[in-house]
Amino acid sequence: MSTGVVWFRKCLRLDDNPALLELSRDQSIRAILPIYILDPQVIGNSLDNYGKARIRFLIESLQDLDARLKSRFQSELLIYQGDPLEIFKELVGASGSSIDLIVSEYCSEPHGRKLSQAIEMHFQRKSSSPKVRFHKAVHTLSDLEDTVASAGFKNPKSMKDVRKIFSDRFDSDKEGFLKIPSPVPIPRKLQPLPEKPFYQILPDSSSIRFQSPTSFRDEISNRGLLTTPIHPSPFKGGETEALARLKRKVTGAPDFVNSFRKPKTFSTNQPADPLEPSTTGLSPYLSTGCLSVRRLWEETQKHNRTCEHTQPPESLHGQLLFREMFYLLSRSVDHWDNDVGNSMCKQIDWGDEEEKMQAWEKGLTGFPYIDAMMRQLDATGWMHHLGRHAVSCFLTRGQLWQHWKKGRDVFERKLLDSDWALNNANWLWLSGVAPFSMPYFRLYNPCPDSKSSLNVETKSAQFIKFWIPELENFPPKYIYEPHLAPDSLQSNSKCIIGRDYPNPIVDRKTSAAQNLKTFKLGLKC
DNA sequence: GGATCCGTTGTAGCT
DNA sequence: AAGCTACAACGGATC
Repeated sequence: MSTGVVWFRKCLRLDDNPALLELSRDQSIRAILPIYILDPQVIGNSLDNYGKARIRFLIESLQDLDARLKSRFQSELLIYQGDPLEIFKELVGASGSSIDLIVSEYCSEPHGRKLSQAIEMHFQRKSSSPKVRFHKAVHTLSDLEDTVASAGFKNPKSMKDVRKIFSDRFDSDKEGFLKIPSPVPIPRKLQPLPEKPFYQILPDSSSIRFQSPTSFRDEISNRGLLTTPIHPSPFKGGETEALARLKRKVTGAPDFVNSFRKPKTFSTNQPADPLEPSTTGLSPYLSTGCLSVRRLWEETQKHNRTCEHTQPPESLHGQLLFREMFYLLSRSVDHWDNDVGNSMCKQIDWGDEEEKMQAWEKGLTGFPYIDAMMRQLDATGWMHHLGRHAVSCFLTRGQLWQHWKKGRDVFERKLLDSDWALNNANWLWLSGVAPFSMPYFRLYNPCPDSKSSLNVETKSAQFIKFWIPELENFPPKYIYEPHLAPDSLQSNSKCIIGRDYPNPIVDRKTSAAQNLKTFKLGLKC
């Protein structure tokens, strides 16, 4: 009996999944193994590359995919832990050569590309081996390999450059619409699992394991990694939730989409619920592949076609074009995640102070604005984009002078929408070491609004108090710089600065001036 | 080849 | 209270 394997890598979904669709339509394939692999090289040896919120999101996503496979197709998701190549070798062996085809998606990360290549190479050798097919990029708007290889491609550094790269792909009749491959539908039916459960292999080597999503979840839970979050997360993992959010925030919200301007969604426009993002909140679903970026592009485009709308870079499409730009760079620039060997990264002699890193990560810098957002990140795995700008500027060239890679690692571990290409790009940008248009003297003020904050409860004061309950009774006037409040006010507010909440870790004005000077000097060397 | 322009989203201070 | 202006002053692209 002819069996096919569909390996879900960066697409934890049924919608717009060309590999899955192709397999389902292949008449010669009688049984299908839908698998997901937990690769220690990605997740760490005991999932330690993932923060708790991120682990929870992943588990929910896997359980949802499993549930969808069960309810629609009487199939299910099989989870393996270990090196993917070893797992495929074992699977093919155990199947008695009944596996004819392995399909999956292209991955642009160095590790993913190396893996794809190793698997292709391995199964090329024997004629009895299964065919291996990696579908073209479905995680981006364009095919990265094609775009990077196209004539005249140059590393894009601005939105203008991106437009140039795609200049031949814009709709001629309607200016400004990038033509992208249409998303493909969910398969109507799917071949069942093979009758013989050979896939439940447990080879002698303990480095490979098979599990169902439920037993995986139970194991993580038993290890204490699946605790109930302090605050209910607005994000539940999985395609079901992704499609519901897409409908709520995009498809069913034409005005929101057509008037979307990223800078306007920050601080001034916070929703009443401090846990619900003011943007679409779809990024975690894009990074795990619960949602297709092309589906999002298309839904946005439908609204844009009907009436006046905002334009890139501020519009929703603009945000997706930036994503594309960063993905392209991550593919075309070697050592994208490093300063050494990265042609786009300037070398700066960053400091190395563990206490500063700790204070930043734990939300104990004494800057409530920064601390609130870092605590939000830890508790929920999410932070507004401009908040990310503020805290990363603060950690690097702004105030603390720590290496961008250390901040990058914290984000990578904790963010639900962690994405290797984008996370590195944002840190390169915000720390000022990449040649993006970022005048180096432009700093984000960690105490915005300090002068104009009136004696009323502002939205951002509410936000800070939500995440820093120590400051609950502080008047908004001192909310950004509580150490400036008179002693009597501090004791009245039941929060003595230096005892109940830290004093500022640095003097923001002197450190900013000093860092600006050092940065300028560093650039000259 | 020198001048000029511009860059996803700054800040402070004024009205 | 949103919107203006002055400020800071890089570096790559463009003409």
